[in-house]
Amino acid sequence: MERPPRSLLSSRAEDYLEAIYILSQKGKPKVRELARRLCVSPSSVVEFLRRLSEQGYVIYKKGGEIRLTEKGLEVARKIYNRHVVLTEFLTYIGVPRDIAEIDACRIEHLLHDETVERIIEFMRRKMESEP
Amino acid sequence: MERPPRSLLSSRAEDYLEAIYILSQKGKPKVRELARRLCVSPSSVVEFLRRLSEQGYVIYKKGGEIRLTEKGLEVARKIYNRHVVLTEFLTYIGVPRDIAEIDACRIEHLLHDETVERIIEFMRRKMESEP
DNA sequence: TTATATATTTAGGCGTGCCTAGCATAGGGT
DNA sequence: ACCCTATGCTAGGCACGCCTAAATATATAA
Repeated sequence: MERPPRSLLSSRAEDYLEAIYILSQKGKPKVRELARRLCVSPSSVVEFLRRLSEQGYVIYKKGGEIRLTEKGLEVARKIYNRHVVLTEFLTYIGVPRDIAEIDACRIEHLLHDETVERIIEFMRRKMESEP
Repeated sequence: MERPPRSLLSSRAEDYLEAIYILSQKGKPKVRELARRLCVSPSSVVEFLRRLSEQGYVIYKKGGEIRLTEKGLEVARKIYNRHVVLTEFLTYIGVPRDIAEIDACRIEHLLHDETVERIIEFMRRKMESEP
């Protein structure tokens, strides 16, 4: 029974960073939007943002702009890429898109880098053999 | 951002049930063995067992035998089967066995039934085309 | 400008899982 | 019987993530 190290970023923290990343593509992320997207109350978002900013993953002063630091951006991009890859993969093997999205969200934080690599390679082989 | 329903069995509860199930194959599960397997202290196991027994998943009286109820057995078997399937699948696509085991453990609780079905089907097709 | 609506923040609290420290109980060995 | 060790249990406490209710800030309308 291996368990993820407690000291690093939690799955939930990665969710928050990813959500900020995605919302940043389309404008300035708001507390309210983050709350909706993450299915939590706005107050939970504020609290989480405070912690993430203490740890240097986001820039956030109350009332101010919400923005990822370089460190936060790195994590967010990694998770987001995993999300995309996993969703593609699951739909490829026949999982309906909506379910694939949900499951990708859930496991994107947990897989070993090695595993994600193998999945990427698997998809690459498929793309080559099926034009 | 879909999240698992809070009212049902947590991932961790499923881990406990699965561990009890596996240890039951080889004898009577002990608190100590469960603790080792789940990487927690014995006191955490005792506490968890109390809750699981209140909820009708295990039979457990302090000092007594630890045993799954029918209800607990059903969950444990389902999770264990998922574990096996996912491990097979991951090794098939090239993930080293030890990593496959770990990742299977982590995601076995989270995937939609539909997704697991698709993975099983995928493996079945492979087995047919590659004797 | 004042009133109202919306967005954000603070305060206080809760459930889950985990821990350590200390107590209890059971078995062996001498 | 006694001591010693292993095992199990109880008590108390902690971190994480979440919530509601109430306070404050900001934007919009009258």
